[in-house]
Amino acid sequence: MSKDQFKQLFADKAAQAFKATFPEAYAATGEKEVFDARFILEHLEKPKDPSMGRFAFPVFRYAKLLSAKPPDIAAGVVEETNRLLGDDADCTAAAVSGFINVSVDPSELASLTLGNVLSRESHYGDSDFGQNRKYLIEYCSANIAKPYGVGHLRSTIIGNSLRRVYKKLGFEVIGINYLGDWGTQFGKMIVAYRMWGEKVNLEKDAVKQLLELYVRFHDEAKKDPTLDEEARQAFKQLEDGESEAVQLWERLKTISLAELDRIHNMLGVEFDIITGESSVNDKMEPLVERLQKAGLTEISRGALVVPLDDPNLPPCMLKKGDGATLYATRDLAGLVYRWQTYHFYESLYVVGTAQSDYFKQIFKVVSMLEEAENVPETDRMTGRAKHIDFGWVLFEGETMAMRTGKVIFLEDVIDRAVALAREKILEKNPSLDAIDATAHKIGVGAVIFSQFSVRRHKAVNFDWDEVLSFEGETGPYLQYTHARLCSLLRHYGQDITSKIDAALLDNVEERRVVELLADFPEIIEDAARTYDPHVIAAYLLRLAAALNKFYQRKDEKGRIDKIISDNQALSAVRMALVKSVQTVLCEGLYLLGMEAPEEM
RNA sequence: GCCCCCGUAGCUCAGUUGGAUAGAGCAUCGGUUUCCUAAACCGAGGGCCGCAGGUUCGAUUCCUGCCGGGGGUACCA
Repeated sequence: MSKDQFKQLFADKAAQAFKATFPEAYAATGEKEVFDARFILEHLEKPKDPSMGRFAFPVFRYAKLLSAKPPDIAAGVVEETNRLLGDDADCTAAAVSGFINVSVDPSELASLTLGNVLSRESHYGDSDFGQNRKYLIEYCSANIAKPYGVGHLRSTIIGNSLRRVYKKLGFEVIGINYLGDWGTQFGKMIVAYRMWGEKVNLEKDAVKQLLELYVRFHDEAKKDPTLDEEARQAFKQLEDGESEAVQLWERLKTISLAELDRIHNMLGVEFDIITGESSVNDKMEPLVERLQKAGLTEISRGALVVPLDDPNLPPCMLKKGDGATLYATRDLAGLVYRWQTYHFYESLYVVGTAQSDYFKQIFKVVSMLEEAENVPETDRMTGRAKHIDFGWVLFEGETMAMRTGKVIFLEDVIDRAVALAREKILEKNPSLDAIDATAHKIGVGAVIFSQFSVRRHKAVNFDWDEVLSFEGETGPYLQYTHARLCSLLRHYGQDITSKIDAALLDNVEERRVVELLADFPEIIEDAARTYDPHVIAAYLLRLAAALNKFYQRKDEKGRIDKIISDNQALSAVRMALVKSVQTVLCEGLYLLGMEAPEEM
């Protein structure tokens, strides 16, 4: 997938060099593929220290095959590779113990990279890999009639970012908010509303009041278990279409949708489709019949289930003893429907790790169904639907649960972050024009970025101090760096051109920034491959740190080496670098779902 | 009991499909601003990479076991 021309060039030459340097061993070996350019290209790695080279290839694995010591192999291959590359090549190899380190001519890399970024602008890093392929991404998936807790933030933020990442790689992406608007929980809400709902004022803070009803229901149900039974009956009434229950449901749904919309506008989160579990109501029965016809179902303890041929998974339940459907029934119906409708390349479910067994069940049922029906290989969706799981958000070491009312509302988090950002602006830059709008971008940015500071799988402890921190490895740090560059560009006032003398970028700070800029396209592919925007977040921190280092570098006399100086040619090339970093920071922040203010 | 995730500096975490001296931020201490935005930069201290085996030329990374934390384990979602 990598299009790095230097890597490709080196891999080709090194492959030839191996064969030329060790002809007998190559002829004798049964493992010819490890001498192919393709193999070498795939096994290139990044040296620990950038000063050792742009990329490296370890040759230890050849020691046994060639009956030679790694340093000798490296030295021999390096000599031949450099000969093949020729004197005026832009990259040169060097043998360091068992490694072949390859350096790329810095000014060549600089003029190529800056030329690329300046000409493609926000499209730098775009790819056509995804052409004619579709991605479905389901995220947020909040439950109707419950407030937006920080627990849903992770799914929403990760999904929103992945949507942008896959679009950048050329896929057609459909972001779906598949709301929890069906199920026994609605039975609970209906019962609670019938009993205590007359006091609820739905005009104001409706969702928080609904939460109180929900919590109260759970409290009372502990004392009086018949309430749970009543809730199940109420849900059955809803599924049977009884008008009183349906009306109540519609009302709760309208309130909740407006609330969700409001929060997502605050966050800048986008969806292509907003739907819900209730939308698959008419698709469940055909699916159940299909599974029955395939001979996969059985009645167990009064319920309709699909036994799975995996000893570690319980059967997948399709219908409860009372005939009502479950989450799995709806998800399966939805998945099959989506496959038929979109023939997606992949379909991602951005849902917490707590449901990983559940998704294994769902995907298992699908593969068993396709197997039983002998679906042609090319028409199978098995392996294309994936659970993108993430660690749970804990608060003070405990899980947050709506049921117990132990919840932090997302809106409160955003409000506090924005207020703090506003304070900070008043303190640092009170003459700023759009203080409120900027404070919003920064506060929201801090909240969003906090979700990317940790790898997906790790459970995160919600920490007010951490989310409200604007220093160090934070969203506002990236935004600040971006704003600083914008300020420089305004100050410079001249056109940025790629007609520059890249050789003037001759100090390590500048070269490091160039190298990082050149890495951006690969970083996006990494994020896509691992389904984790954290990769981009970590990269942007490296880029911003390198930039700030360059920005504040000192000359031999200990004075700040200014970017804009009397030296016109030097200023021009440095400003081309500045413009390139600003472009990549802006685009990177966009991919994370954040805004990049020009002043702050 | 069984299954999944996690265990790295005082704290929060990085560490690319195994690779060259294990890195950041926060916190602590000490520096940098006649100001191209100090929300920044520089420096210092701080590590049996949970424990024990195994595979390998090489293991923080892969495998097995154990310990510790979290989650899941059919009529919730």
